[in-house]
Amino acid sequence: MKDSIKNSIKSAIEKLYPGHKDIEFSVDYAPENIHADFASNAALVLAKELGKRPMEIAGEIASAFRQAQGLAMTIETAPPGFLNFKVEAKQWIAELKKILKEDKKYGSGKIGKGKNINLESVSANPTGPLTVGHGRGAVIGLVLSNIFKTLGYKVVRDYYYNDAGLQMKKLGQSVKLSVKRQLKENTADDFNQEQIDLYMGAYIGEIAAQFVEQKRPQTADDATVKEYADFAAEIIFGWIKNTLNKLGVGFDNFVRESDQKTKEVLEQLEKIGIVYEKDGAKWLKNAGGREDRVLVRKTGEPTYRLPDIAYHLEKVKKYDKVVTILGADHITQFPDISYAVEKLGGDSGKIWVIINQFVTLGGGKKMSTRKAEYVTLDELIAEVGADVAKFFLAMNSANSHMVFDLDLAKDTSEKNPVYKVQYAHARIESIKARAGLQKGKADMKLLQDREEMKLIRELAKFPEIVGGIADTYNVHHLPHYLLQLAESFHSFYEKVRVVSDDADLTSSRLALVEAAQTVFANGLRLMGIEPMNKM
RNA sequence: GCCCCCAUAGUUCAACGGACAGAACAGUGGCCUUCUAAGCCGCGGAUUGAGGUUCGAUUCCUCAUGGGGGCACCA
Repeated sequence: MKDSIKNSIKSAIEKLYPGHKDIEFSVDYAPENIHADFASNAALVLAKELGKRPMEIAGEIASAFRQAQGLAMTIETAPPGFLNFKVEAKQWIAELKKILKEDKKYGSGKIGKGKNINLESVSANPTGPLTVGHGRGAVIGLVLSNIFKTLGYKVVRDYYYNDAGLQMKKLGQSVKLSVKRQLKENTADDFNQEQIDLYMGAYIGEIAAQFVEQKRPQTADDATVKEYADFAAEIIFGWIKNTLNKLGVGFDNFVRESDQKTKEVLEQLEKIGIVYEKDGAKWLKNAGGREDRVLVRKTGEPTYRLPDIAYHLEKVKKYDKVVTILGADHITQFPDISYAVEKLGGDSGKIWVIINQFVTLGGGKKMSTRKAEYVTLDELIAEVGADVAKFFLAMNSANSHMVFDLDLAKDTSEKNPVYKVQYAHARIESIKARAGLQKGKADMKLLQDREEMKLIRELAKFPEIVGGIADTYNVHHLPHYLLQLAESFHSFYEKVRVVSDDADLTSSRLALVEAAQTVFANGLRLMGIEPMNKM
């Protein structure tokens, strides 16, 4: 509906001021206190260009509008130069009918048809259990994936991990040390400087115990660090997949860093002359004021950058869109990767990086897998359930910090926002049951109440919310919208009785709340949450 | 020292440069003989500070203050 208004304004501008037909302006929902449905700032932005008074322009556009036929809406001007539109009831009724007709498909679309999109998220190395911080990325990825799918895109989900680097070595060393302790060997020599940075979580002990149980080593030196690392990684990956499973987050590919075609990419980079050698290492010659970075260490092993460049280059060639969801600690690496991809002939414009800021623990402590200061995603799910966890983790804008307090989450889980949404869905189910076999003639024209129209207007926003998230990647708009809709519904529920003696009116209102139920269900499913019929 | 995020109500979070800044939780006062009170209707309570751009700034720019993250031949 917004779009049709926008187009109408556009054609009015084209007629009145042909030189400015490409001007950018907005059409938005009018604030509550304004007696209108939509508002536009078109006259205000034109005023600057034309050097005329905004109200004058607004008046001209308004009268052009009134002359046009068949636009089921009225238009008014308001100082300092807003154009306010009031859409006729029949337009809203038409939208309501559309919801009922499209049902489960309401909110879906075809703009992604024929396009494929790669979505990388989580990508945690198998060095420890997933934390609530990883959960944030997982949920953002889940919702985005669902939204792109509903808009017709083919979505491929990747989990990219480092299977051979220094972190894995540390994992192996950590387990070995723990095994040593369990075998009561002398570990005094292990506490040198290098080892201080090992993983310290209790889970290391569990893995070591399993190792001792299964492999029965005489001494800890019976296995190599790599063997310890591989053993641990396999167990940890099992945990990770299990945790993701609980959230309903699945992946199409688990991509290994060591599988990337680093040799070819390095050769190409050298060929175009943006690699040089210094101190026995190979460096990427960066641009744009950024520091040069090491691609290949003097030991001959590549740093993470080289495989990551190769990985993204391949994705950019294969997909129409490449979305990478990363934690804030990876924030610096991306400009380098984009730069290299571009230099190698890849379209780095296809890459969209979502940096989700850190989750902080209640007491101001940050989450750290290495220092074993974290709340695991499993703990969160165990405490509040997967649905609440998902809603919770999706509610904040990705680039704002999130303070997480598990105790608070437990406390508030019973009055969690998600229940407000679920409750609305369940209440409608109950209304339907109550109405039973009552059969009247549903005539939407009977829906003239202020509250009824308000609810329809709120429902009609849904497709725009979904489409908007695909454009802006602002996943948090979805839970906020559902919450707002739930408020509108509950308010409606208190004021308007659906099931009454008037059979026709009952049927009409029943259709309205069924439409609302559809939007709740579609919205919740996009978040990976199954709607509840009973609470 | 340099770079990137962030700063909104007691707390946790919203708000394409738009018209009186919205919720939730906490506090407080009401509402169950009628479709589920996990709800509804009230009340109190906020844009860190100083400049600037603009018809209009929570939003953009500069500076200050305060948090977080980075600045590795770790990922």
